[in-house]
Amino acid sequence: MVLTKRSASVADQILEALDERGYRSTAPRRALAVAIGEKDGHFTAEALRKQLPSTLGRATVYRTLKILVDADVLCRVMLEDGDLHYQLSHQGHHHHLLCVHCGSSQDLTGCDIEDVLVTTSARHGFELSGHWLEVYGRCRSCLEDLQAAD
Amino acid sequence: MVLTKRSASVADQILEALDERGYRSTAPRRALAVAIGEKDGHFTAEALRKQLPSTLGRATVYRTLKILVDADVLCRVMLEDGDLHYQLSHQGHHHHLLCVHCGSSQDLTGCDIEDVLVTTSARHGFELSGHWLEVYGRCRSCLEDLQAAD
DNA sequence: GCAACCCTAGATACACTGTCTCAATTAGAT
DNA sequence: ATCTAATTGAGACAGTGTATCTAGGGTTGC
Repeated sequence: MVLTKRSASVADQILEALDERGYRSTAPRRALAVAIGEKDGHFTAEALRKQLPSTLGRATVYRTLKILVDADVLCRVMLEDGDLHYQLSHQGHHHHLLCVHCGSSQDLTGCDIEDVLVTTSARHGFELSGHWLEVYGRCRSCLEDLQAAD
Repeated sequence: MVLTKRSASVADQILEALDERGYRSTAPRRALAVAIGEKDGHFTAEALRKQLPSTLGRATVYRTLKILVDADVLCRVMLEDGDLHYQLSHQGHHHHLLCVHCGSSQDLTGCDIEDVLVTTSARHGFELSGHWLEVYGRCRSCLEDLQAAD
């Protein structure tokens, strides 16, 4: 799913995506949708859970996250230390530029890595079907802070 | 570490790498080294453990694996289903071509992904410091089997 | 060879992330 | 309003890995 509509809140868009897939609108799911909408950037399942009333079961959080990942509403982000986070997905297939300093993440677009991979894989007699890529480094604003400090 | 010496067994090379790093040669580590040498391709920590006498503690296996990954003797491989495996590392930095059919893995060499990433990241004002890439698809032999079946 | 030191092993508890089961509840259709 | 199937929350369970702690074993210096 691509979240593009400006009129609706993130929460509404999440619920709409669930509805489109035939999932029911329930109180726990509405609460989850709102909580995710309030999140800025990536988050862990537990962080999300702590933000919600404790009456909302752990299984429900994980179940819903899984559904949302399958529905391409959320995507998984693997941090450099191996921590798995979630964040809103803005495109079908994309990669993340993860700042190792401030932890922010931006989508890597306009990249022709796929082509390079197909070509290189073919040289190994390998037919590519998918890949997972995470890129680590420093974002523009952290670089500027670094230079300002000099 | 790069395992290049032809004269020594894999087990010996692992032990040598440990020695170089100041780790002692102990019976459990020797057993681990031999077991890893017998492994063909990637394996999980638990699979390795099952291959060893049960007197060898679980903590020892995980501790030693961690040391070996830090020493670049082993590298981690992320399978498409999220399973984390280990395998001998033949280069400092490389990626894996993982066959989704037979599960085999080969190293992706002679690839200029790094350059593409640096360039593309720079367009986002991002200074790259590292990345993680796993490639999934079908290996040559599985492709041939597929064609032969037609 | 021996002693002293401290690295290492194994046992065990713990932690984290996620899944499974199951009875009770609830949304949505009729 | 009623019915049925989806959903929930609790809790057990699972997989993978780490922390702690005491006993044992390698090394070093003598």
